[in-house]
Amino acid sequence: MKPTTIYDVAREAGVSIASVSNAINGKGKIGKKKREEILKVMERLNYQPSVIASALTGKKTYTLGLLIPDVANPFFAEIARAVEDIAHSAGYSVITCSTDNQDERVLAYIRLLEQKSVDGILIGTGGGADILAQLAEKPLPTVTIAREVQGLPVSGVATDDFRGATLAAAHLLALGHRRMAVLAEDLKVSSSQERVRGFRFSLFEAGIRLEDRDILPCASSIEDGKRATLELLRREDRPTAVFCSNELLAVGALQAAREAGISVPAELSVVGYDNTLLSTATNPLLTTIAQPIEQMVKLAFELLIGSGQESAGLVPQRIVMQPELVERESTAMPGTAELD
Amino acid sequence: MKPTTIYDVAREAGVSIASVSNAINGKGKIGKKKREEILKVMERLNYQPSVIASALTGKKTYTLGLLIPDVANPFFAEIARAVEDIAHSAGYSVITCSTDNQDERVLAYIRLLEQKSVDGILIGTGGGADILAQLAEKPLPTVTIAREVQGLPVSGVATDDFRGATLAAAHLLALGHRRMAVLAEDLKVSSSQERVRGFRFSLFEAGIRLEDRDILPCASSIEDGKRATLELLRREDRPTAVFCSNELLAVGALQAAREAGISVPAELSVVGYDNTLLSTATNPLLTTIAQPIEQMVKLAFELLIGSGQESAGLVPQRIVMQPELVERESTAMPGTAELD
DNA sequence: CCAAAAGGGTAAAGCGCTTAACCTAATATT
DNA sequence: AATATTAGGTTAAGCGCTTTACCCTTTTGG
Repeated sequence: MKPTTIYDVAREAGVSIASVSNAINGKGKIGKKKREEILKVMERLNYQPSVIASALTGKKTYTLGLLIPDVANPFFAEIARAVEDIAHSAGYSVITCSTDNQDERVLAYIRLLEQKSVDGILIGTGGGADILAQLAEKPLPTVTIAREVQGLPVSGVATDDFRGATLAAAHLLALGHRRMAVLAEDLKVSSSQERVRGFRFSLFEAGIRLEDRDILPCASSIEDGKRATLELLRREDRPTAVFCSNELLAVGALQAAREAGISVPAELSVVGYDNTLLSTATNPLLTTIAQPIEQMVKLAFELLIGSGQESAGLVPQRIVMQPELVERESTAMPGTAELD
Repeated sequence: MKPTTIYDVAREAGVSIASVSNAINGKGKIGKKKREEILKVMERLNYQPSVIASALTGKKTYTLGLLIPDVANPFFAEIARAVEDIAHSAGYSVITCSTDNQDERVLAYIRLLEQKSVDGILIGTGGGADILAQLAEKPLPTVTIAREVQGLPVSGVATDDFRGATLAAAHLLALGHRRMAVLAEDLKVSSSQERVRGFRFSLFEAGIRLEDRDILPCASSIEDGKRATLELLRREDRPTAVFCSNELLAVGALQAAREAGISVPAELSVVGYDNTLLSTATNPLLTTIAQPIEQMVKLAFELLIGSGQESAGLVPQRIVMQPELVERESTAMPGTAELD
């Protein structure tokens, strides 16, 4: 009841296993005619080559690791989907690893991926900077996606988070906002830092000073965004706008406003980040900063798979893409009367 | 620059590779003392056993396949996360496969998983019933999750979808609704069928007949839910409530109502299904039917992993869990004046 | 017409690990 | 004291595949 092996095929076709192997891979010495025959036998026997065995022989496993904070977070779910699609179309499969940005988890997963001899790792997770840095030593191709890792000199693709924040700030500034705050997810993650920096910078250029108390560190959840916003709204000089470093937080902000009886965007503008399906589920629809996920993933994949080949040891490449402002309904001039 | 192998460890420790292997796996003949020594050497050499090689020897690959329609769909993203967590805690990793409910994709992925010799497959996808049915023949442990597959006599865990729909119907009925419609995602999927059946049944028992035209087949997307709802709202005798077989559709319904200037829940009640984070992002918050994802996944995993052992060939087990109604804000008595 | 190069195919050596069979020395049994 | 166990280790045979080195026909060119 064992699955068919290359031996079965060879026997049935009356050739050596070497020929079968050659026929499968289309290389080595093999006549066109014989090849057809073998292929036919394979078909008949419903033969499936074992990736395991072929990997052991020093070839690739055609498996990739994807490290992200959490697949249940819509942004990363979208990334996971994009990665899966492009990987699959190239014959790879991907092992998704949700790290929750926790060092131990990152470490455990990296070990695992090593043991499984994946052909490469896509890093979209935060946390474990020092741990991740070790990856540089390993012979494991690595590419970062949507973030950078301090001290990890590998290729990667990201969007310009500083610029994204700048876009958000400009939009809010143009609407006339002066008192603003930012909800910042996990500040250990570079992308989050950049977002804060960019926002602060833009405000600074406009002559507005963003105080430390206006930057609220949050966990990455709706609940936490709500909590932080509620706190913000309780202030005497409450801000007229909040910039959230991701959409979960933005949804939380919306909820908080609603609970506090403060209307968005009339009394409070909120802009999110990532443009996931969440931004399209809220009411009002979220104004947000979009990242070109598909393209990022595509490029990252190419860097990763390509990096095994000629470019091994080449200078790491960092591609940075441009974010875009998607204007929807959650932003307006401060103090605007509600339209409907 | 090759990674350390079992030979390196054996040489360094002055023992045979068999002993190293025994030391690692804690079985076979090996003295306590020698074992410690070997472990120490492994540590020092930073040795990581190759899962590939050990799998080839007939052991397990410690990899699972997860077939779902789409990881980017919040419900399945949550399932994927739960699966990942429990699998990881048991030493397994999982290859997520988004099939979009398309037969070719299902087929391709199954082939792939076979070639990779996964230890088991978790099926949460729709589509490819006939293709999936073949799985029964294979020596590949399979368990369905959150759905059944016609003609696939394998174990599985699901929630009682019929009952879930019944809960929704009872709620709506109790509120006084008479004219209702349902937005049904892909009717090829058993869970969707059951949901429709259950809803229809409850209405029937209450003396209300659900016409075919009141059951709108939809693709699984916000857009499509919106489209269908818009159509519904254009009718003369438009329904006062919609039951959506998933949350994406429910969000679409909400959007449609808003666009049509119909207020929810005052003029239209909508109930969703799945209780994902979407239901908590909308405004009004979605009344919905919740499935116990964590538990389902846990049980499914146990069935899958356990099924390799003693129970091989045993009668397939089907566990069914109970759904719950989560009452939020999107439902109310028909014709109710808005409260705020 | 013969040597040389091609073309087509095969045997066999691994890849890194597990395990059954086997061996040896120490301990238990009568 | 002689034999039977047992504990602790080792050897070697694979697992299913790739690939190198080698061999045997055909062509081909001079």
